[in-house]
Amino acid sequence: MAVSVRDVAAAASVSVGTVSNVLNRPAKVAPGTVERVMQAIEQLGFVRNDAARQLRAGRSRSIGLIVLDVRNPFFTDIARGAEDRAAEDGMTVLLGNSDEDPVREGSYLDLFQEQRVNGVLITPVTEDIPRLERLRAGGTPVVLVDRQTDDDNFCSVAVDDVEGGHLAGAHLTAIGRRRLAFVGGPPSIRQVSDRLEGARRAVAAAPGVALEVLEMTALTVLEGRRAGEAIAARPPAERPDGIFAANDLLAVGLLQALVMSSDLRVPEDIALIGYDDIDFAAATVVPLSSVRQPAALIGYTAVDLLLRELGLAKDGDGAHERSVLFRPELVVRESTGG
Amino acid sequence: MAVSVRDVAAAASVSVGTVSNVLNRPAKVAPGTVERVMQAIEQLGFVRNDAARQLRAGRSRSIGLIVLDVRNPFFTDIARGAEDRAAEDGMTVLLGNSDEDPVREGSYLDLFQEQRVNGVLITPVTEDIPRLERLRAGGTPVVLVDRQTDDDNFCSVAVDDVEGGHLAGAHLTAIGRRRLAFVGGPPSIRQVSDRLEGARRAVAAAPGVALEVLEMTALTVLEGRRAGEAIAARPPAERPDGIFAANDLLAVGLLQALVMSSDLRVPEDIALIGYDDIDFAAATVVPLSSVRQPAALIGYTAVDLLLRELGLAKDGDGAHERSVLFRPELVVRESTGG
DNA sequence: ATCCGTAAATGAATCGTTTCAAGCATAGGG
DNA sequence: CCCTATGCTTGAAACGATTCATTTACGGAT
Repeated sequence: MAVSVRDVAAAASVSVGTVSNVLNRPAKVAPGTVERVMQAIEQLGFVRNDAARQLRAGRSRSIGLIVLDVRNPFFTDIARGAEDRAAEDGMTVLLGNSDEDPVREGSYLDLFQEQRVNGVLITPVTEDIPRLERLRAGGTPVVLVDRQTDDDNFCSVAVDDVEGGHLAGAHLTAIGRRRLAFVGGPPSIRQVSDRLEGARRAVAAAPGVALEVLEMTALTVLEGRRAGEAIAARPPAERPDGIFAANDLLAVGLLQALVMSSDLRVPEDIALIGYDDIDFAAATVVPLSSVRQPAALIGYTAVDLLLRELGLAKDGDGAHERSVLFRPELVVRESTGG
Repeated sequence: MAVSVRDVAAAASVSVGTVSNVLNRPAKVAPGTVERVMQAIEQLGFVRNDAARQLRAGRSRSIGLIVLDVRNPFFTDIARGAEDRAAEDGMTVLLGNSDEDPVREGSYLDLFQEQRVNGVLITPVTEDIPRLERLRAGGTPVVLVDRQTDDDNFCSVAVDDVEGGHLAGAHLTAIGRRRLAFVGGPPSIRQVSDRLEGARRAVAAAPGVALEVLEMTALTVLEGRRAGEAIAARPPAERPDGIFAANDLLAVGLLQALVMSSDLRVPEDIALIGYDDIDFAAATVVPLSSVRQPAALIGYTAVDLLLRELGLAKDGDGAHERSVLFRPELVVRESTGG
């Protein structure tokens, strides 16, 4: 387990420099020699030591990605897109899961820094930009994912969450709902507050519509179910007739709880709309209306921006966008009347 | 961006050895010195270079995990469990996604080898054990995940898939279904063939029951939908009355397609059962019966086995199990009559 | 016969951390 | 006053791949 270029060199009767050349610039080496070296590599079962490579190079060949929740298909889709783009340039994506916890987020940032990643893609838990600012100042580019920013120092790839929130809110009022509820997560998460802001604007534009806010501790199925149970337990008159969930996971949980309750029908009594349009949204008890975001494309674009920032992109030509903003799209299914 | 221990040493007026000791064995260094060094580190913004560390150590501090599909919640749950256990010993999990493609699987294995991971957890795409054998021979322990093996050389953590298949098959016959269909993926995937085998045994034990096999190209929602459309397109008499899907993703796709078809009801006309019992199974159009596997526990246990194999576990005491086999559990919901 | 250019191969230096044998005080025991 | 034990600190060597300034070899031009 300790076969080094040195051993390969000895076995092929060449110098270590030549072995390295065979590995990295085979064209610069005489065909016969390449052959001999390859044979030695094969025979000895030599495997490059990436640590040594990185040490010499000063940088790794990977990109760090920190998401809020790996269990949310929306984020795994982003990760897939990111991986695809990274692979095009022979890079690897290191996936970190902050679980909406600033401490975990911090330790992934530390880890990535120690690994000397080429850059960090992150959906931050909080507004703790200073930490990221330091990273960037230290020479590691940062791309904010699924999060807009006014800060010119950061690249970002996002979807307009205010517009998305507005789409959802306007849709609920358009189908005649008057007592709306927004079921969200911690407002420290920007996506949550932006979507709420959008919904507020839609409500403000529709006379006689009220908006109540239910603040949950996390954007998960479990929390959604809790919210749903709380709502189902209310006397009918106090229940909302339209619910906008901050993401599909919450919506799925809400749906489970609401459907369980015998005196409640979706969408007749309560219309429900989620956010992200994950694959499963189309397959729920009552197919779920949602606001679609191009997840894989977001990941793909984020890595693309990063590589351009590094000047490494295949077709890198210097100038490039610093921020990309996609637009969300309303997807209507039966949970809001189909 | 080039602050090294050397710079820190200079700033704190100590030797590099002392800086290293402060970092790794602070107890061996005089308190005053620790203080001074820490200050220098803080001031210079020093961050350890992991590549150099690894090079010296000969090994990394990570574990490779290769799963069949990151988009399947079952596997992200496994990953979560694995991460949790790894974190307990200060290790990191590198997540690779083979997408059921032997080529991708191979390149992740290469990557992990170059990174000198401490071990590899893998749910192999094929029966290409030789490749893994070589890895193991090279000193990298391998733990097969969600896959049994007779091979004494490998540790493994699995759930009895034959028993699981039998549970599903027996359940369908028990509720009176006679024309069963098994919707699976490529039979090269062991889980698929084992579950089918279990179903076959259940069918063999029930007189007058037929079992048809639909072989899809992948275990995804999309393929499930394709299968469902094909079945819905048949004349009613030729349709199965009970379907066992090799995993929940397929089942979700099947459900979408079947429900779409107006002359078909689930479970009345066709009962459907999936496998894995992912979170979403309880929230589908018709809540999905499934065979539950303890995903997070599988991941947790796999890393635990690996660490013991390495003799690194916190409470490592030498002897340990080489294989762990969990038992699957039948979860009945409305898609098979509730 | 001499010189030049090109192609191929060489091997010492380098990256940043950890380790470890050796050095240096200082304190305590005899 | 010497000797040893103890506690801290030192600095060179090592890990393995890559780089680059040199060297070597050889065919062709003069």
